[in-house]
Amino acid sequence: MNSLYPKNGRVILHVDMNSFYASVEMAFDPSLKGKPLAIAGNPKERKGIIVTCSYEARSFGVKTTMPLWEARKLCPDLIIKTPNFDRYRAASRGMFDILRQYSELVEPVSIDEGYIDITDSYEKGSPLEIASSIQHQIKSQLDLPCSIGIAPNKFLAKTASDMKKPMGITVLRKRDIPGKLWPLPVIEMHGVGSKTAEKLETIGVVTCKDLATANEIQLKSVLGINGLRLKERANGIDRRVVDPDSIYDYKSVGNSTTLPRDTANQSELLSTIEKLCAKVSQRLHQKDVVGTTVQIMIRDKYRKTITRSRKTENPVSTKEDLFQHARQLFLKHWNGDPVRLLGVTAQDLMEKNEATEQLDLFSYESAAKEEPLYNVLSQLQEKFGKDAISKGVRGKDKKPSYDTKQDTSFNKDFLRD
DNA sequence: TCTGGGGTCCTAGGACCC
DNA sequence: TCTGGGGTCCTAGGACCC
Repeated sequence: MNSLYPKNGRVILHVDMNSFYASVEMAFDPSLKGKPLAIAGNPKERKGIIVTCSYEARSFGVKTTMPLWEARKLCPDLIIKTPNFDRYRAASRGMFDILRQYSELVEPVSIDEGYIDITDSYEKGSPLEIASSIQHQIKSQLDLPCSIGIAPNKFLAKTASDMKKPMGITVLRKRDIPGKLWPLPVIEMHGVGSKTAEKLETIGVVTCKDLATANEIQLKSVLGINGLRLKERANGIDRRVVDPDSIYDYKSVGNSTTLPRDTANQSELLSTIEKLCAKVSQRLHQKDVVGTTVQIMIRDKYRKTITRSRKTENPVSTKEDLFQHARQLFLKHWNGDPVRLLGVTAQDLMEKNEATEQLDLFSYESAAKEEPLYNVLSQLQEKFGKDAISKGVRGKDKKPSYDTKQDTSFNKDFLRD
């Protein structure tokens, strides 16, 4: 046993790609390096906000979600590129492939960050050596910078990776908490946004130390159960495990779009909803899942947003089925005002074959209509167990049905071709 | 002509059942 | 004759993150 590894403790890395989209563009076109670069949507379609920007752009005050015109005012020489998601996905796969060379326990969190549990990877080196090796490999093979946090749990690893950017490696042990975590303003904590920070301030909590030592009755009264969890985190406690399968556990699949201009033209709105349903349907098929709840989202010019959803009798996944529900929801709940944004989401997902079994089950039920209820129920329970009737129970050993088979040959040369 | 689009998790009220 | 309590499901909205 290597003494660097605490008994019963874990060693978790959090790898965070630095200004990912901008860095991928720079790897693809090195002449962009060293220049203020921003990735942003098309302002003509009212989508002109900064998605990511390079460190050079940040030094002018350019920030994520800033409207393009404002960014240009701050930095007249800003170079703007529209997002190229295929390129970013390819880079992301390359990055995660490198991570998997160090441990099987890799959990992607988003396109540009993930956790690795390297507790059992000691033959590959010390945690610092592994982190440094990962960082060098991502830089040399993909030409992309990243920051890495090393810690005994996810929260501290995530916090650590944030501390040195770009190309930082930061260790955050339990004993470092009072010195490194507690001085930070509480809003810097992962999980604390502006609303939560405001509420915390009303009970005198401003720094992470305040949170770590806060009165639990007060915490619970302003934030509920979440307050207690945040206090634990501020004390460096986090029991979440690194779960490589979590990305296959889809909870919902949705698409939304901001319209080129606000409109109250019903047929135009319905045709947009139909297109959104087509996108959602395609993605559901790719993932081999179906939904049993359809939700629509309507936003007006004041950005006031409503969502309306409905549980469906049967699982849905085709464009036609999705549209039938989305259309009815829209016609029932739209107040006739001009609309800025529309969205369609499928929720309560389950795997397709599982849904088929449940369909069989429904036909059982109707065939048995004349029989006493207990008879039907006992048939169902015998076949599927008590919980299978109302809920889809996801198999644990599900296999990825996509993505992993795709091209993983991302490297500098691949990017340039 | 200010503020995208993809998600997750949590809360809270009402319906309904026992 | 006037009102308990526990539990689950459904729906809507809010907070947060990248």
